[in-house]
Amino acid sequence: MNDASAETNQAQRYNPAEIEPRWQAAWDADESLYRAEGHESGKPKYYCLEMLPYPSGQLHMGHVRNYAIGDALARFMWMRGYNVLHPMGWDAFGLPAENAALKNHTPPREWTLLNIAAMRQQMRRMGLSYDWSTEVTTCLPEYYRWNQWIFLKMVEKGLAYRKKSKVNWCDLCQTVLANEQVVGGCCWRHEDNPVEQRDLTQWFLRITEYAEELLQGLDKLDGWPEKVRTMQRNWIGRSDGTLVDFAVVGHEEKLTVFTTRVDTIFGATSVQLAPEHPVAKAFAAEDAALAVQIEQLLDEQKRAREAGDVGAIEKHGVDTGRFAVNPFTGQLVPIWVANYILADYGTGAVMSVPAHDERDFEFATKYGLAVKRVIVPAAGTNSAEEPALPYTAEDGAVVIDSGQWTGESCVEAQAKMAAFAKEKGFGTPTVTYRLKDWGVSRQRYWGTPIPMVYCERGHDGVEPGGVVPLPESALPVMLPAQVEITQQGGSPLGRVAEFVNTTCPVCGGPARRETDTMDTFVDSSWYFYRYTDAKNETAPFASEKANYWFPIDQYIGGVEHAILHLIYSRFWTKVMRDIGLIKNDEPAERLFTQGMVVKDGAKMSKSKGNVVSPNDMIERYGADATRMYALFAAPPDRDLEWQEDGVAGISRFLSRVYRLVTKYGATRPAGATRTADSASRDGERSVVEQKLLRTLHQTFAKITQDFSGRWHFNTSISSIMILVNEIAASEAAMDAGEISPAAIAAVFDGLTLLLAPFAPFMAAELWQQMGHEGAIFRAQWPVADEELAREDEIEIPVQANGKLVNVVKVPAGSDEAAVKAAALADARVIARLDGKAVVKVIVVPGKLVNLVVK
RNA sequence: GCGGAGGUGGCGAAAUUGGCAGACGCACUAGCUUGAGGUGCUAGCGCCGCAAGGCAUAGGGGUUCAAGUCCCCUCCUCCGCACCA
Repeated sequence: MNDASAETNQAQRYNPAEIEPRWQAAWDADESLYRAEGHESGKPKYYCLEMLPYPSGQLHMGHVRNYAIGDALARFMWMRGYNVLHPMGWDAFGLPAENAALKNHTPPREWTLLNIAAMRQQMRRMGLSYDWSTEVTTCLPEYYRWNQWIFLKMVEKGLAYRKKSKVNWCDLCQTVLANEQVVGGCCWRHEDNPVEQRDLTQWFLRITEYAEELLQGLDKLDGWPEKVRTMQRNWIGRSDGTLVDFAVVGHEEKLTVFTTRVDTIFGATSVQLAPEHPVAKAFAAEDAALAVQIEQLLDEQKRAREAGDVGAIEKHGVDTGRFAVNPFTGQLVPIWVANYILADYGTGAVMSVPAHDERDFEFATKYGLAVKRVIVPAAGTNSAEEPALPYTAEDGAVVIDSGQWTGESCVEAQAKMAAFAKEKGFGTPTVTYRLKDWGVSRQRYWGTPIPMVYCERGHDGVEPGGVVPLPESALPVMLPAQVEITQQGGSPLGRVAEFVNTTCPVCGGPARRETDTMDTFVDSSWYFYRYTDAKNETAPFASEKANYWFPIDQYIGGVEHAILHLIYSRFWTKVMRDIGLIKNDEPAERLFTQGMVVKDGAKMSKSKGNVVSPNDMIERYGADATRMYALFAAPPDRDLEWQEDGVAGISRFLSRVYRLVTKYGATRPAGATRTADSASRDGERSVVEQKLLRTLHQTFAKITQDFSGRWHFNTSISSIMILVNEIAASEAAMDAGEISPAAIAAVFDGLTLLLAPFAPFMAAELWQQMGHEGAIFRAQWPVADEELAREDEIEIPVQANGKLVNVVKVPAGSDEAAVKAAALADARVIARLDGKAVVKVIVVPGKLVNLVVK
């Protein structure tokens, strides 16, 4: 084919607009190219996953970056001999489809499927190595029926239930939101729109059942960023404390407060209730004036909540005129209602200890309530006897004026007093969590129908209007195609009579379907399991397949899902494990959160007008240059400032590579094997050849290390640039025959292999042009030859008192004495020392020499 | 307030363990080439200075033969959480 004559010295111009579509067509036609094998492959498995996108119809730069990282990794792992699963899918339910329907009168399904087709095409244009045979689209019944199936399992296990409660309502979305979807009091999709609190009956998933396991599991997820783990810990919000019952004078019901500082209870000078606390309501019922005041407090709290600013609320309270009995002291303390006490945390009632809590102190000062000191620094600490109030220390503090516990350390007193309360029957140690159950009902059309009906007549065990789960055989509950999408409130499905009216699966009588749909975060909680068996029609997936692939080896996506998707999918994994579907406790072994792509210092957004379109970039510079820039411009975990000039720079670099490889790449020794290590060691090597091979093998080592360690692809690419610069500088030597054909072949094969994860189109093209058979992505990743990579002479900086004086060359491996001698003998060093005495010589072999001079 | 990540040239950034600060790239300057639509090549490019040399990693202290890197204090930016009792 390519003998080393005709094609040699015919450099070509790089034209990605011609090369890339040609290869794209070839890859599209070869379905086996990126297909994952089964466990029978015998290779080690590697599950490389990027977060699936919402099919908006347009890839943005954040996607490009995310997928460029995942694609480089997947290709690298393939070349290292792994059986790689690298799938892609669509998080295809959600509100934008309904908004589009309103605007253009396109049915959500059509709109979504068209967008998916467009984005799939864009991904192919980018040259991403997805196994499309495992594609998952969450809005299709083949997928969402398994949402319904799992939901029914959860109903069976008591993990899905209905309750009436305060829920977050976004009037722009016209639906309820989960707590996780409320950001700073506003809707996560409408960041300026405060959510309201509404009392509604909704479906909830009992994520709190797993609160402790979700929390504990974080300690073991050491392949996850600390930031994400911290955010999840905060979100779960475990708090260890004590419940203490206070009797209420003239009232039958007891008042239970939650406190983390039961050791300060002798200092409690009042009890504070949330405006919505049942006892507060009971008092209000007996006292109209009080009722008005409490109503006002509630109002203030609501307004602060909706403004997302509960922290800044001005503390107000009202004295109910009633008293409670502190069970530890037997003393009466007044009961107040206050606007800063939240009904949904702890018990909605707190004991107020002004001396040792900042909020209580502020409140007591304002209303002239008693302040009683009950803790002081432990003896032996340096602090003054009586530090200023409020004094909130816990460690190193002791209890005073607290009966039998006086003198105990706060920590010990806490345990003993909680145990005492329990023994006496007026309290108990307890653990509360900030995490609340996950509200999954959405009053929207474009989502998974909840597979439940309400039996109108009722039957044995079910009241009229009661809930009845559908049997598995009734799945999927299909989303009706013809639905009028309007902006008025209420579930659109409620207006589709054919959908709503059905029969009760138990008694056969008339029944109404649930018309809410599921939160789309349900869809994304388990999609990655479906990839392992995407076409299964009888189960969500075969356990055997999931158990082979899971856990995900590397999950890559944006940090914005740290407490949404990433906590839901951990929960879902645990539920599926408990149902017996899978064996793993956690979905992903390692998680990587890439930084944002910004332009002019701000996140790209339409409103700021700083959006750079991937299509534009690909059209101008090609997919290889666009992807490579996304990896080169910054380390992947940091924000990336998009600079088009930088893409042009990468494009120039690729042109240089293309010119060099097409000019010299076909230079091959007759009959030699065309592999990366084809550089034979026969005969003498010229100095330039040695140097070139040294850089080549150092680059192999460097990039291999980057992939297995820090993922600093920016420096990986810069080291390829250094290699290319050196190849370019050796052009004259190659032309003059000073470098053997074997070495030239090794250099260009090696360079092309190194480029394969970053610039796949170019790598494939050059690989073929050099006469190799088969896909480069199945070729073996080059291994550094230590012998060739070794330097034989190294430069040693010589310092005087830590300042650089000169650099001397010594043979690699020189011992301390030799390095010292070379440094002291150097003419420039002698001149710079100018006769001053060298007091001490510090030699770090292989690193430097420092002369301590007086 | 609590927690996390950061602060290095005109810009994006390098500098795994303390050991030549600024690799690689962008922009810029000069020259050559090409030629008129984003070309290629050579050289220069932290700051001050003609130079020798000096000064530089947010600021200030410290440890060390040696500090961007370790310790203490202060300032700034971004992100997350926030009367959570």
